Amino acid sequence: MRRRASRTAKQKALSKAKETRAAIVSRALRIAAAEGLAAITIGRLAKELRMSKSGLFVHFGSKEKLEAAVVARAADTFFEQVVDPPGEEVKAGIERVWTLCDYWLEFVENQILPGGYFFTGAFYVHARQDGSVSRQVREVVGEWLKALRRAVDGARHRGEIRTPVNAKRTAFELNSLLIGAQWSRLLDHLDHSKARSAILAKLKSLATEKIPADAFDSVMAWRHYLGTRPK
Amino acid sequence: MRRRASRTAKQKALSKAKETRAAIVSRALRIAAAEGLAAITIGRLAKELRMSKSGLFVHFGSKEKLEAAVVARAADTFFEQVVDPPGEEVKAGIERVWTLCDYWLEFVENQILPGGYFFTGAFYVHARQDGSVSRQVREVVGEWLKALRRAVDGARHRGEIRTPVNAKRTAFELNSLLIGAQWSRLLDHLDHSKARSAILAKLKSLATEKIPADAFDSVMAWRHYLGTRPK
DNA sequence: CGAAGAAACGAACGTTCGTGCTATTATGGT
DNA sequence: ACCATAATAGCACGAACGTTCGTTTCTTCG
Repeated sequence: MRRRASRTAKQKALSKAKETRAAIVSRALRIAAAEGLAAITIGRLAKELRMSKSGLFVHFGSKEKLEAAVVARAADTFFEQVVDPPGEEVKAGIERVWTLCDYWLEFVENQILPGGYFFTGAFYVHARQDGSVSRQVREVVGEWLKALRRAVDGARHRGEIRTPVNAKRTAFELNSLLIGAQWSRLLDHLDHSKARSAILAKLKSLATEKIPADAFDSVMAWRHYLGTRPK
Repeated sequence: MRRRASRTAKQKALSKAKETRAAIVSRALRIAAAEGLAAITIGRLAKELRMSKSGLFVHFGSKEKLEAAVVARAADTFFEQVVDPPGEEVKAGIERVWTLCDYWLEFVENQILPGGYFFTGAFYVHARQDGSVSRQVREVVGEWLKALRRAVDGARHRGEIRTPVNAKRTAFELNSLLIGAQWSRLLDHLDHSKARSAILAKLKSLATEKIPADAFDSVMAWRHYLGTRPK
Protein backbone atom coordinates (compact mmCIF):
# COMPACT_ATOMS: atom_id res chain seq x y z
CA MET A 1 0.00 0.00 0.00
CA ARG A 2 2.76 2.35 0.77
CA ARG A 3 4.23 1.30 -2.47
CA ARG A 4 1.02 2.05 -4.31
CA ALA A 5 0.78 5.46 -2.73
CA SER A 6 4.32 6.34 -3.58
CA ARG A 7 3.82 5.22 -7.11
CA THR A 8 0.74 7.38 -7.49
CA ALA A 9 2.64 10.35 -6.20
CA LYS A 10 5.40 9.62 -8.59
CA GLN A 11 3.03 9.48 -11.49
CA LYS A 12 1.45 12.81 -10.67
CA ALA A 13 4.78 14.38 -10.16
CA LEU A 14 6.14 12.88 -13.32
CA SER A 15 3.29 14.36 -15.29
CA LYS A 16 4.49 17.77 -14.23
CA ALA A 17 7.98 16.89 -15.31
CA LYS A 18 6.66 15.58 -18.57
CA GLU A 19 5.11 18.92 -19.34
CA THR A 20 8.36 20.70 -18.76
CA ARG A 21 10.16 18.13 -20.82
CA ALA A 22 7.74 18.60 -23.65
CA ALA A 23 8.13 22.35 -23.48
CA ILE A 24 11.88 22.02 -23.65
CA VAL A 25 11.70 19.69 -26.62
CA SER A 26 9.30 22.02 -28.41
CA ARG A 27 11.56 24.96 -28.00
CA ALA A 28 14.59 22.94 -29.00
CA LEU A 29 12.80 21.70 -32.06
CA ARG A 30 12.01 25.23 -33.11
CA ILE A 31 15.64 26.16 -32.82
CA ALA A 32 16.78 23.07 -34.66
CA ALA A 33 14.33 23.47 -37.51
CA ALA A 34 15.42 27.02 -38.10
CA GLU A 35 19.14 26.82 -37.48
CA GLY A 36 20.05 23.16 -37.39
CA LEU A 37 20.47 20.64 -34.63
CA ALA A 38 23.84 22.06 -33.75
CA ALA A 39 22.26 25.34 -32.73
CA ILE A 40 20.67 23.65 -29.74
CA THR A 41 22.48 24.60 -26.59
CA ILE A 42 21.63 23.93 -23.00
CA GLY A 43 22.44 27.46 -21.99
CA ARG A 44 20.43 29.03 -24.76
CA LEU A 45 17.45 26.81 -24.10
CA ALA A 46 17.58 27.62 -20.41
CA LYS A 47 17.70 31.31 -21.10
CA GLU A 48 14.82 31.22 -23.56
CA LEU A 49 12.70 29.16 -21.22
CA ARG A 50 13.77 31.15 -18.18
CA MET A 51 15.12 28.10 -16.47
CA SER A 52 18.45 27.24 -14.97
CA LYS A 53 20.80 25.17 -17.05
CA SER A 54 20.94 22.49 -14.39
CA GLY A 55 17.19 22.37 -13.92
CA LEU A 56 16.79 21.85 -17.61
CA PHE A 57 19.63 19.44 -17.90
CA VAL A 58 18.34 16.83 -15.46
CA HIS A 59 15.34 16.18 -17.63
CA PHE A 60 17.53 14.45 -20.14
CA GLY A 61 20.74 13.52 -18.40
CA SER A 62 22.89 14.38 -21.37
CA LYS A 63 22.93 16.62 -24.37
CA GLU A 64 22.79 13.65 -26.66
CA LYS A 65 19.59 12.37 -25.07
CA LEU A 66 18.07 15.81 -25.51
CA GLU A 67 18.98 15.80 -29.17
CA ALA A 68 17.54 12.33 -29.54
CA ALA A 69 14.27 13.53 -28.05
CA VAL A 70 14.18 16.42 -30.48
CA VAL A 71 14.79 14.19 -33.48
CA ALA A 72 12.15 11.75 -32.27
CA ARG A 73 9.63 14.52 -31.92
CA ALA A 74 10.49 15.88 -35.35
CA ALA A 75 10.05 12.42 -36.81
CA ASP A 76 6.65 12.05 -35.16
CA THR A 77 5.54 15.38 -36.56
CA PHE A 78 6.79 14.50 -40.02
CA PHE A 79 5.15 11.09 -40.21
CA GLU A 80 1.94 12.41 -38.76
CA GLN A 81 1.73 15.22 -41.27
CA VAL A 82 3.08 13.47 -44.33
CA VAL A 83 3.06 9.69 -44.19
CA ASP A 84 -0.05 8.82 -42.23
CA PRO A 85 -2.16 11.69 -41.01
CA PRO A 86 -4.40 10.29 -38.27
CA GLY A 87 -8.10 10.16 -39.03
CA GLU A 88 -7.54 10.25 -42.74
CA GLU A 89 -8.36 7.37 -45.03
CA VAL A 90 -5.33 5.58 -46.35
CA LYS A 91 -4.97 6.31 -50.04
CA ALA A 92 -3.92 3.72 -52.56
CA GLY A 93 -2.45 3.44 -56.00
CA ILE A 94 -1.11 6.45 -57.77
CA GLU A 95 -3.12 8.69 -55.50
CA ARG A 96 -1.10 7.42 -52.57
CA VAL A 97 2.12 8.29 -54.38
CA TRP A 98 0.82 11.74 -55.21
CA THR A 99 -0.42 12.35 -51.71
CA LEU A 100 2.94 11.49 -50.20
CA CYS A 101 4.70 13.96 -52.48
CA ASP A 102 2.03 16.59 -52.10
CA TYR A 103 2.05 16.43 -48.32
CA TRP A 104 5.81 16.44 -48.29
CA LEU A 105 5.81 19.71 -50.16
CA GLU A 106 3.06 21.09 -47.99
CA PHE A 107 5.07 20.17 -44.95
CA VAL A 108 7.86 22.36 -46.21
CA GLU A 109 5.54 25.13 -47.35
CA ASN A 110 3.58 25.38 -44.15
CA GLN A 111 6.75 25.43 -42.15
CA ILE A 112 5.18 23.15 -39.62
CA LEU A 113 8.64 23.00 -38.30
CA PRO A 114 9.68 26.61 -38.74
CA GLY A 115 12.33 26.72 -41.36
CA GLY A 116 10.82 23.55 -42.66
CA TYR A 117 13.96 21.84 -43.66
CA PHE A 118 14.61 19.90 -40.55
CA PHE A 119 15.34 16.48 -41.92
CA THR A 120 16.72 17.54 -45.26
CA GLY A 121 19.27 19.71 -43.55
CA ALA A 122 19.86 17.35 -40.66
CA PHE A 123 20.44 14.49 -43.04
CA TYR A 124 23.20 16.29 -44.89
CA VAL A 125 24.91 17.14 -41.65
CA HIS A 126 24.63 13.66 -40.21
CA ALA A 127 24.88 11.49 -43.31
CA ARG A 128 28.54 10.67 -42.76
CA GLN A 129 28.77 11.25 -39.05
CA ASP A 130 28.58 8.52 -36.51
CA GLY A 131 26.90 8.69 -33.16
CA SER A 132 23.45 7.63 -32.14
CA VAL A 133 21.75 10.86 -33.18
CA SER A 134 23.19 10.66 -36.66
CA ARG A 135 22.03 7.08 -36.95
CA GLN A 136 18.60 8.16 -35.83
CA VAL A 137 18.41 10.85 -38.48
CA ARG A 138 19.48 8.47 -41.22
CA GLU A 139 16.92 5.97 -40.06
CA VAL A 140 14.06 8.45 -40.32
CA VAL A 141 15.11 9.45 -43.81
CA GLY A 142 15.35 5.79 -44.75
CA GLU A 143 11.85 5.18 -43.45
CA TRP A 144 10.52 7.98 -45.60
CA LEU A 145 12.13 6.58 -48.71
CA LYS A 146 10.79 3.15 -47.90
CA ALA A 147 7.28 4.53 -47.60
CA LEU A 148 7.65 6.19 -50.97
CA ARG A 149 8.87 2.99 -52.56
CA ARG A 150 6.06 1.00 -51.04
CA ALA A 151 3.58 3.47 -52.48
CA VAL A 152 5.03 3.11 -55.95
CA ASP A 153 4.98 -0.64 -55.63
CA GLY A 154 1.39 -0.51 -54.47
CA ALA A 155 0.38 1.54 -57.47
CA ARG A 156 2.05 -0.95 -59.73
CA HIS A 157 0.31 -3.91 -58.16
CA ARG A 158 -2.93 -2.08 -58.59
CA GLY A 159 -2.26 -1.82 -62.27
CA GLU A 160 -2.05 1.96 -62.30
CA ILE A 161 1.62 2.06 -63.17
CA ARG A 162 3.24 0.33 -66.11
CA THR A 163 4.84 -2.90 -65.04
CA PRO A 164 8.33 -2.74 -66.46
CA VAL A 165 9.26 -0.01 -64.08
CA ASN A 166 11.71 0.01 -61.24
CA ALA A 167 10.04 1.13 -58.02
CA LYS A 168 13.36 2.08 -56.50
CA ARG A 169 14.26 4.25 -59.41
CA THR A 170 10.87 5.88 -59.54
CA ALA A 171 11.02 6.64 -55.85
CA PHE A 172 14.48 8.03 -56.38
CA GLU A 173 13.26 10.36 -59.11
CA LEU A 174 10.27 11.55 -57.13
CA ASN A 175 12.35 12.09 -54.04
CA SER A 176 14.86 14.02 -56.10
CA LEU A 177 12.16 16.37 -57.29
CA LEU A 178 11.02 16.96 -53.73
CA ILE A 179 14.47 17.73 -52.45
CA GLY A 180 15.19 19.81 -55.50
CA ALA A 181 12.02 21.78 -54.94
CA GLN A 182 13.04 22.63 -51.43
CA TRP A 183 16.45 23.52 -52.75
CA SER A 184 15.01 25.98 -55.24
CA ARG A 185 12.76 27.37 -52.60
CA LEU A 186 15.69 28.02 -50.33
CA LEU A 187 17.77 29.49 -53.12
CA ASP A 188 15.29 31.63 -55.03
CA HIS A 189 12.19 31.67 -52.85
CA LEU A 190 10.60 29.74 -55.67
CA ASP A 191 7.24 28.18 -54.93
CA HIS A 192 6.60 24.51 -55.47
CA SER A 193 4.33 24.65 -58.49
CA LYS A 194 7.17 23.69 -60.81
CA ALA A 195 7.83 20.67 -58.64
CA ARG A 196 4.20 19.62 -58.55
CA SER A 197 3.97 19.88 -62.32
CA ALA A 198 7.13 17.87 -62.74
CA ILE A 199 5.82 15.20 -60.39
CA LEU A 200 2.56 14.95 -62.27
CA ALA A 201 4.45 14.72 -65.54
CA LYS A 202 6.50 11.90 -64.10
CA LEU A 203 3.38 10.10 -62.91
CA LYS A 204 1.78 10.59 -66.29
CA SER A 205 4.70 8.96 -68.00
CA LEU A 206 4.33 5.97 -65.69
CA ALA A 207 0.58 5.57 -65.61
CA THR A 208 -1.38 2.91 -67.43
CA GLU A 209 -4.53 3.63 -69.38
CA LYS A 210 -6.51 2.94 -66.21
CA ILE A 211 -6.19 6.61 -65.51
CA PRO A 212 -7.12 9.19 -68.16
CA ALA A 213 -3.98 10.87 -69.40
CA ASP A 214 -5.39 14.37 -69.24
CA ALA A 215 -5.86 14.03 -65.51
CA PHE A 216 -2.15 14.66 -65.16
CA ASP A 217 -2.10 17.85 -67.16
CA SER A 218 -2.20 20.22 -64.22
CA VAL A 219 -2.55 20.14 -60.49
CA MET A 220 -6.07 21.46 -60.88
CA ALA A 221 -6.98 18.78 -63.38
CA TRP A 222 -5.53 16.12 -61.15
CA ARG A 223 -7.39 17.28 -58.07
CA HIS A 224 -10.55 17.42 -60.08
CA TYR A 225 -9.97 13.90 -61.30
CA LEU A 226 -9.40 12.66 -57.76
CA GLY A 227 -12.69 14.21 -56.72
CA THR A 228 -14.78 12.82 -59.54
CA ARG A 229 -13.31 9.50 -60.53
CA PRO A 230 -15.28 6.31 -59.98
CA LYS A 231 -14.40 4.66 -56.75
CA MET B 1 64.49 52.99 -53.76
CA ARG B 2 64.17 52.11 -50.16
CA ARG B 3 60.52 51.74 -50.84
CA ARG B 4 61.18 49.38 -53.71
CA ALA B 5 63.48 47.22 -51.64
CA SER B 6 61.08 46.96 -48.83
CA ARG B 7 58.33 45.98 -51.17
CA THR B 8 60.43 43.28 -52.70
CA ALA B 9 61.22 41.87 -49.31
CA LYS B 10 57.59 41.95 -48.43
CA GLN B 11 56.71 40.05 -51.57
CA LYS B 12 59.21 37.30 -50.93
CA ALA B 13 58.18 36.98 -47.36
CA LEU B 14 54.58 37.02 -48.34
CA SER B 15 55.19 34.19 -50.70
CA LYS B 16 56.34 32.11 -47.77
CA ALA B 17 53.30 33.15 -45.84
CA LYS B 18 51.17 32.36 -48.83
CA GLU B 19 52.36 28.79 -48.73
CA THR B 20 51.45 28.46 -45.11
CA ARG B 21 48.15 30.09 -45.78
CA ALA B 22 47.47 27.69 -48.59
CA ALA B 23 48.37 24.74 -46.42
CA ILE B 24 45.99 25.93 -43.74
CA VAL B 25 43.19 26.38 -46.23
CA SER B 26 43.80 22.94 -47.68
CA ARG B 27 43.60 21.30 -44.34
CA ALA B 28 40.54 23.30 -43.38
CA LEU B 29 38.88 22.38 -46.63
CA ARG B 30 39.47 18.72 -45.98
CA ILE B 31 37.83 19.04 -42.61
CA ALA B 32 34.94 21.05 -43.96
CA ALA B 33 34.25 18.69 -46.84
CA ALA B 34 34.13 15.73 -44.53
CA GLU B 35 32.40 17.17 -41.49
CA GLY B 36 30.97 20.50 -42.52
CA LEU B 37 32.20 24.05 -42.27
CA ALA B 38 31.29 24.17 -38.60
CA ALA B 39 33.88 21.51 -37.83
CA ILE B 40 36.65 23.94 -38.67
CA THR B 41 38.29 25.14 -35.52
CA ILE B 42 41.39 27.21 -35.02
CA GLY B 43 42.61 24.96 -32.26
CA ARG B 44 42.07 21.79 -34.21
CA LEU B 45 43.72 23.18 -37.31
CA ALA B 46 46.71 24.34 -35.30
CA LYS B 47 47.09 20.94 -33.70
CA GLU B 48 46.85 19.07 -36.99
CA LEU B 49 49.33 21.40 -38.66
CA ARG B 50 51.61 21.49 -35.63
CA MET B 51 51.30 25.23 -35.31
CA SER B 52 50.25 27.51 -32.52
CA LYS B 53 46.74 28.83 -32.57
CA SER B 54 47.95 32.41 -32.68
CA GLY B 55 50.50 31.75 -35.38
CA LEU B 56 47.81 30.27 -37.50
CA PHE B 57 45.29 32.88 -36.59
CA VAL B 58 47.21 35.92 -37.81
CA HIS B 59 47.14 34.62 -41.36
CA PHE B 60 43.48 35.42 -41.55
CA GLY B 61 42.70 37.88 -38.82
CA SER B 62 39.40 36.29 -37.97
CA LYS B 63 37.63 33.00 -38.10
CA GLU B 64 35.16 34.35 -40.59
CA LYS B 65 37.90 35.32 -43.02
CA LEU B 66 39.34 31.85 -42.72
CA GLU B 67 35.98 30.33 -43.52
CA ALA B 68 35.61 32.67 -46.46
CA ALA B 69 38.97 31.53 -47.79
CA VAL B 70 37.89 27.92 -47.46
CA VAL B 71 34.64 28.49 -49.30
CA ALA B 72 36.46 30.41 -52.01
CA ARG B 73 38.92 27.60 -52.49
CA ALA B 74 36.13 25.06 -52.57
CA ALA B 75 34.34 27.12 -55.18
CA ASP B 76 37.47 27.34 -57.30
CA THR B 77 37.92 23.60 -57.14
CA PHE B 78 34.31 23.00 -58.03
CA PHE B 79 34.21 25.31 -61.01
CA GLU B 80 37.52 24.07 -62.25
CA GLN B 81 36.45 20.46 -62.12
CA VAL B 82 32.86 20.80 -63.17
CA VAL B 83 31.98 24.01 -64.96
CA ASP B 84 35.04 24.85 -66.97
CA PRO B 85 37.96 22.49 -66.71
CA PRO B 86 40.98 24.39 -67.99
CA GLY B 87 42.49 23.15 -71.23
CA GLU B 88 39.34 21.42 -72.27
CA GLU B 89 37.27 22.51 -75.24
CA VAL B 90 34.05 24.17 -74.30
CA LYS B 91 31.17 21.91 -75.20
CA ALA B 92 27.94 23.14 -76.67
CA GLY B 93 24.36 22.09 -77.08
CA ILE B 94 23.01 19.07 -75.31
CA GLU B 95 26.52 17.77 -74.87
CA ARG B 96 27.27 20.77 -72.71
CA VAL B 97 24.26 20.03 -70.55
CA TRP B 98 25.25 16.42 -70.23
CA THR B 99 28.85 17.27 -69.45
CA LEU B 100 27.86 19.59 -66.64
CA CYS B 101 25.74 16.91 -65.04
CA ASP B 102 28.26 14.18 -65.68
CA TYR B 103 31.13 16.13 -64.18
CA TRP B 104 28.98 17.15 -61.26
CA LEU B 105 28.40 13.50 -60.45
CA GLU B 106 32.03 12.68 -61.02
CA PHE B 107 32.98 15.44 -58.66
CA VAL B 108 30.99 13.74 -55.96
CA GLU B 109 32.17 10.26 -56.89
CA ASN B 110 35.84 11.09 -56.97
CA GLN B 111 35.58 12.84 -53.67
CA ILE B 112 37.83 15.53 -54.92
CA LEU B 113 36.79 17.22 -51.79
CA PRO B 114 36.82 14.26 -49.43
CA GLY B 115 33.30 13.58 -48.42
CA GLY B 116 32.32 15.24 -51.64
CA TYR B 117 29.29 16.99 -50.40
CA PHE B 118 30.78 20.30 -49.57
CA PHE B 119 28.40 22.67 -51.24
CA THR B 120 25.30 20.54 -51.04
CA GLY B 121 25.71 20.23 -47.31
CA ALA B 122 27.00 23.74 -46.79
CA PHE B 123 24.09 25.13 -48.72
CA TYR B 124 21.55 23.49 -46.48
CA VAL B 125 23.29 24.77 -43.40
CA HIS B 126 23.64 28.31 -44.70
CA ALA B 127 20.55 28.70 -46.83
CA ARG B 128 18.64 30.60 -44.17
CA GLN B 129 21.51 31.98 -42.18
CA ASP B 130 22.86 35.42 -42.61
CA GLY B 131 26.47 36.45 -42.46
CA SER B 132 28.96 36.91 -45.23
CA VAL B 133 29.99 33.27 -45.39
CA SER B 134 26.42 32.15 -45.82
CA ARG B 135 25.91 34.69 -48.54
CA GLN B 136 29.05 33.44 -50.21
CA VAL B 137 27.82 29.86 -50.16
CA ARG B 138 24.47 30.80 -51.60
CA GLU B 139 26.18 32.77 -54.31
CA VAL B 140 28.28 29.83 -55.43
CA VAL B 141 25.25 27.60 -55.59
CA GLY B 142 23.42 30.26 -57.55
CA GLU B 143 26.29 30.47 -60.01
CA TRP B 144 26.12 26.75 -60.58
CA LEU B 145 22.42 26.84 -61.30
CA LYS B 146 22.91 29.74 -63.65
CA ALA B 147 25.55 27.80 -65.56
CA LEU B 148 23.16 24.89 -65.87
CA ARG B 149 20.38 27.13 -67.12
CA ARG B 150 22.66 28.77 -69.63
CA ALA B 151 23.63 25.35 -70.94
CA VAL B 152 20.00 24.36 -71.43
CA ASP B 153 19.29 27.64 -73.15
CA GLY B 154 22.30 27.14 -75.37
CA ALA B 155 21.10 23.72 -76.42
CA ARG B 156 17.74 25.17 -77.26
CA HIS B 157 19.19 27.91 -79.39
CA ARG B 158 21.18 25.32 -81.18
CA GLY B 159 18.02 23.52 -82.05
CA GLU B 160 18.87 20.41 -80.09
CA ILE B 161 16.10 20.87 -77.57
CA ARG B 162 12.46 21.31 -78.36
CA THR B 163 11.51 24.95 -78.25
CA PRO B 164 8.43 25.06 -76.07
CA VAL B 165 10.47 24.17 -73.02
CA ASN B 166 11.23 26.17 -69.95
CA ALA B 167 14.97 26.35 -69.35
CA LYS B 168 14.49 27.17 -65.71
CA ARG B 169 12.29 24.20 -65.17
CA THR B 170 14.58 21.87 -67.05
CA ALA B 171 17.55 23.06 -65.05
CA PHE B 172 15.50 22.55 -61.93
CA GLU B 173 14.72 18.98 -62.85
CA LEU B 174 18.28 18.14 -63.78
CA ASN B 175 19.63 19.73 -60.65
CA SER B 176 17.09 17.79 -58.62
CA LEU B 177 18.35 14.54 -60.07
CA LEU B 178 21.92 15.46 -59.20
CA ILE B 179 21.12 16.35 -55.64
CA GLY B 180 18.90 13.34 -55.33
CA ALA B 181 21.69 11.13 -56.59
CA GLN B 182 24.04 12.38 -53.95
CA TRP B 183 21.29 11.92 -51.42
CA SER B 184 20.85 8.27 -52.38
CA ARG B 185 24.55 7.79 -52.37
CA LEU B 186 24.79 9.11 -48.85
CA LEU B 187 21.83 7.08 -47.68
CA ASP B 188 22.34 3.73 -49.35
CA HIS B 189 25.82 3.93 -50.83
CA LEU B 190 24.05 3.75 -54.15
CA ASP B 191 26.13 4.53 -57.20
CA HIS B 192 25.09 7.15 -59.70
CA SER B 193 24.11 4.97 -62.62
CA LYS B 194 20.41 5.43 -61.84
CA ALA B 195 20.92 9.16 -61.90
CA ARG B 196 22.81 9.11 -65.18
CA SER B 197 20.09 7.02 -66.78
CA ALA B 198 17.43 9.33 -65.48
CA ILE B 199 19.30 12.35 -66.81
CA LEU B 200 19.65 10.79 -70.23
CA ALA B 201 15.97 9.91 -70.22
CA LYS B 202 15.17 13.49 -69.41
CA LEU B 203 17.40 14.73 -72.20
CA LYS B 204 15.85 12.28 -74.60
CA SER B 205 12.40 13.61 -73.82
CA LEU B 206 13.64 17.09 -74.62
CA ALA B 207 15.76 16.46 -77.67
CA THR B 208 14.78 17.30 -81.23
CA GLU B 209 15.27 14.92 -84.14
CA LYS B 210 18.66 16.50 -84.68
CA ILE B 211 20.00 13.84 -82.38
CA PRO B 212 19.17 10.19 -82.93
CA ALA B 213 16.84 9.01 -80.19
CA ASP B 214 18.70 5.80 -79.53
CA ALA B 215 21.77 7.77 -78.54
CA PHE B 216 20.07 8.38 -75.20
CA ASP B 217 19.34 4.76 -74.45
CA SER B 218 22.29 4.19 -72.17
CA VAL B 219 25.36 5.96 -70.94
CA MET B 220 27.40 3.72 -73.20
CA ALA B 221 25.31 4.52 -76.23
CA TRP B 222 25.49 8.20 -75.45
CA ARG B 223 29.25 8.22 -75.06
CA HIS B 224 29.57 6.28 -78.27
CA TYR B 225 27.36 8.79 -80.04
CA LEU B 226 29.44 11.68 -78.73
CA GLY B 227 32.55 10.02 -80.11
CA THR B 228 31.23 9.25 -83.55
CA ARG B 229 28.75 11.95 -84.43
CA PRO B 230 29.48 14.32 -87.27
CA LYS B 231 31.08 17.48 -86.03
C1' DC C 1 -0.56 20.64 8.69
C1' DG C 2 3.56 18.14 8.03
C1' DA C 3 6.50 15.04 5.99
C1' DA C 4 8.37 13.09 1.69
C1' DG C 5 9.84 13.44 -2.63
C1' DA C 6 10.15 15.65 -7.11
C1' DA C 7 11.66 19.67 -9.59
C1' DA C 8 14.29 23.63 -10.14
C1' DC C 9 18.11 26.49 -8.72
C1' DG C 10 22.91 28.65 -8.28
C1' DA C 11 27.49 28.08 -8.34
C1' DA C 12 31.32 25.91 -9.93
C1' DC C 13 34.05 22.43 -12.63
C1' DG C 14 37.20 21.54 -16.57
C1' DT C 15 37.32 22.40 -21.69
C1' DT C 16 37.29 24.68 -25.74
C1' DC C 17 36.03 28.43 -28.42
C1' DG C 18 37.90 32.89 -30.92
C1' DT C 19 40.90 36.60 -30.18
C1' DG C 20 44.25 39.73 -28.43
C1' DC C 21 49.00 40.91 -26.69
C1' DT C 22 54.29 40.55 -26.35
C1' DA C 23 58.33 38.13 -27.26
C1' DT C 24 61.09 35.21 -30.05
C1' DT C 25 62.77 33.04 -34.25
C1' DA C 26 63.37 32.89 -39.59
C1' DT C 27 64.10 34.94 -43.70
C1' DG C 28 66.17 37.57 -47.24
C1' DG C 29 68.16 42.03 -49.29
C1' DT C 30 72.19 44.78 -48.89
C1' DA D 1 77.33 39.23 -41.84
C1' DC D 2 73.90 42.39 -40.49
C1' DC D 3 69.38 44.05 -39.76
C1' DA D 4 64.70 45.12 -40.92
C1' DT D 5 60.77 42.82 -41.09
C1' DA D 6 57.88 38.88 -41.63
C1' DA D 7 56.42 34.68 -39.38
C1' DT D 8 55.54 32.11 -35.57
C1' DA D 9 55.20 30.98 -30.59
C1' DG D 10 53.61 31.59 -25.80
C1' DC D 11 50.43 33.12 -22.75
C1' DA D 12 46.24 35.07 -21.15
C1' DC D 13 41.52 36.80 -21.72
C1' DG D 14 36.43 36.34 -21.45
C1' DA D 15 32.74 33.79 -22.99
C1' DA D 16 30.28 29.65 -23.76
C1' DC D 17 30.15 24.75 -23.77
C1' DG D 18 28.23 20.30 -21.19
C1' DT D 19 28.15 18.52 -16.69
C1' DT D 20 28.02 17.80 -11.49
C1' DC D 21 27.00 19.14 -6.97
C1' DG D 22 24.56 20.47 -2.77
C1' DT D 23 20.74 23.26 -1.64
C1' DT D 24 16.25 25.26 -1.95
C1' DT D 25 11.53 25.55 -3.50
C1' DC D 26 7.32 23.53 -4.91
C1' DT D 27 3.75 19.64 -4.98
C1' DT D 28 1.15 16.33 -3.24
C1' DC D 29 -0.49 12.64 -0.04
C1' DG D 30 -1.49 11.03 4.39
